[in-house]
Amino acid sequence: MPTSSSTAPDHSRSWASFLLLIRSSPSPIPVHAHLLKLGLLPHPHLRNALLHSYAQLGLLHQARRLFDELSRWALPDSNSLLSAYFKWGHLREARALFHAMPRRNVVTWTATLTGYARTGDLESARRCFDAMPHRTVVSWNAMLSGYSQNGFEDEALRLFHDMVDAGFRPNETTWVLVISSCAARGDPSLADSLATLLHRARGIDFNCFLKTALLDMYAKCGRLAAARRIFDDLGPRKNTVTWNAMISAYMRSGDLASARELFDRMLNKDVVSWNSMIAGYAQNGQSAFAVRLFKDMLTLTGEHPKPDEFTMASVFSACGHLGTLEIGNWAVAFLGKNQIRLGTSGYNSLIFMYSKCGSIKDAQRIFQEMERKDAVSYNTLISGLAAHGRGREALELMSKMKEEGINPDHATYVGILTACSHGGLLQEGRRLFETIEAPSNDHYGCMVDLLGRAGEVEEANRLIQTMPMKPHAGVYGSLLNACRIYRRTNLAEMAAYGLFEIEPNNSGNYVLLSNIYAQAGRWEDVDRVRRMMRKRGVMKATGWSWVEHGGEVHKFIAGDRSHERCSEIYHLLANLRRRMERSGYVADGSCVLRDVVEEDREEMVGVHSEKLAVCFALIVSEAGEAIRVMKNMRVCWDCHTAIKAISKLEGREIIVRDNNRFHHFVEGQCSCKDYW
DNA sequence: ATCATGTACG
Repeated sequence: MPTSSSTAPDHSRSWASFLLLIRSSPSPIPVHAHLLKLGLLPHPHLRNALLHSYAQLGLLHQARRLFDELSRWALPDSNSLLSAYFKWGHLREARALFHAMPRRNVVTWTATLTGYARTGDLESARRCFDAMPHRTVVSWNAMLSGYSQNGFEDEALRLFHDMVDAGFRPNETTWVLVISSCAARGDPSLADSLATLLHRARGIDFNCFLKTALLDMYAKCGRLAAARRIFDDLGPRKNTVTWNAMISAYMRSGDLASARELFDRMLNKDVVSWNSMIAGYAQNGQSAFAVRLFKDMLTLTGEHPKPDEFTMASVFSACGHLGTLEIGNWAVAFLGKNQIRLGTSGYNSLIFMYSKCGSIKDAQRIFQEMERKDAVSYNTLISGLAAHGRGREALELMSKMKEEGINPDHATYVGILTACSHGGLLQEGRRLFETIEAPSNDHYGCMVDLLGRAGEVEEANRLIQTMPMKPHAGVYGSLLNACRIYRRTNLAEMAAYGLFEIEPNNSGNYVLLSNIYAQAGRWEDVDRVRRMMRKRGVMKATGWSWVEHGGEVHKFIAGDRSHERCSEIYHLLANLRRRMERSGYVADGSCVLRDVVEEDREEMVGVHSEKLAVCFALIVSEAGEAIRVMKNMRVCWDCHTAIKAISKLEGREIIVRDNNRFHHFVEGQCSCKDYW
């Protein structure tokens, strides 16, 4: 019997100290060896603790060995092994163990229930819950948690009532779960009645968890002021989650400044704090800020906290919106270097990024590589194909989606109708529209766009008349666009006036109508629209184009002379124009209204932002490399013609993304089946 | 037990 060595304590040391040692060790292996040497392994408590450590780490074989040997000396506590089997996804073993167990207590049942709920199998979880011989508050909470975490808020709320009816007193955990279900519902009156119920309950400790859940519920139900009051009342008792909940509340409501203010004041930012900000910027159309903040995260924090899959998903999305493939690829490289594993959402945002950056091939590659695809995966690629004018492939993808048993949803139909519209697939679009059970305003908008682009302007107009709801701006916008294409000036007037009511400050609508008048030579009406804009204080939005090069985004506006390589760009443009004119190109100034103010018209002809961007890209890119230009507005007809000619003259592939579509220019041809 | 991720039309 060892007595003197400090590394080998004697038997007289109480087993409790070994218990502490097991629980505090990062790995159970050395302690295990030690206990074995000392002959202490038969001790049931120590063995159980060891088993638990192995199980927690996912070392299930070791845990199982301990378990099997243990039954020789004592009744095993099989619950921790059971939980571990569930936790690590060994469902078959878990089930077998459950059935083999000679005695099952309430912990056994609750662990099994939780195990099923975690895998999303709520039917099994519920069966288990119903079969339990005894229940505790923890059992009810486990079932509640299963419902609320898997998006079954109604069932959670119903179960809560059942629980109260059965005479169980909700504890703080119960309330937190119910409140978060209510938050997901976003129903303010439900929130109020739940709050009343909570304040009537006796013996509840309004701890930080509970207050934070309440804060989140109020915020998600649109009660931002109430949320902020809880935030302020908590004073120094706020934890990181409280701060994060308030920040994301502001982000959701579009109050970026307030979110930023809290974020800057916050001392212990964790990965969720950063993610909330980055995602918030991306979702509120501030993708450049999202990318900037991601870079700050890497440089300012020394990568503590480390970006995770949530961070990366937002960054990919931001890169997609920005059309910055270089930054996107850098983010992908970062992902690989840091071994960040993406979930389905992360891959979906990659599909989005590649689609939006013009690399539809890469988008398709990611899609194919994914093992678990969901509706969003399909929707994203369908929309990507739609933007690239590949209507047939989009249709095929939707069939595949159905074959895989994934139901098309709202976004699927938006995407597929867009694909038909851009691909000129009138009949298919009509047929698909008929299959939509309850078409939304968005679907009508897409259908009007489809009919309108295909020249069926009357039918589009009639469809609007039959709508069961008040058409939103997109519907009239689509009709107006169709009127521009097919020069239906009178109908355009009607559509535009409908639109001015809904969106009095959207300058694009005025400019569109003004251009339609200009096409018809109705210059007095053009002036009238201009005056209307001035009177209403509507400022014309500027169009710009950008090209990514050398880690920088180079931005151009019409007539821009501020770029450092301006003289080279203009020189090349003049040169190209001469060559283009020799081959029959005639500059078309009629669309110039769209991009510049009247006074500058003469000067601006032919120097639209996209041409400048294309010339810049020609100068800086490698020969044979495809040129990518992004634009925040529609590419005008003159530029479209010019870029076609340039692609032929220079023998270059030029990809232009305007708002939502790609124009792929190769050898004097454009792949887009768009209508002008 | 509470906070953070992805898609869509003019």
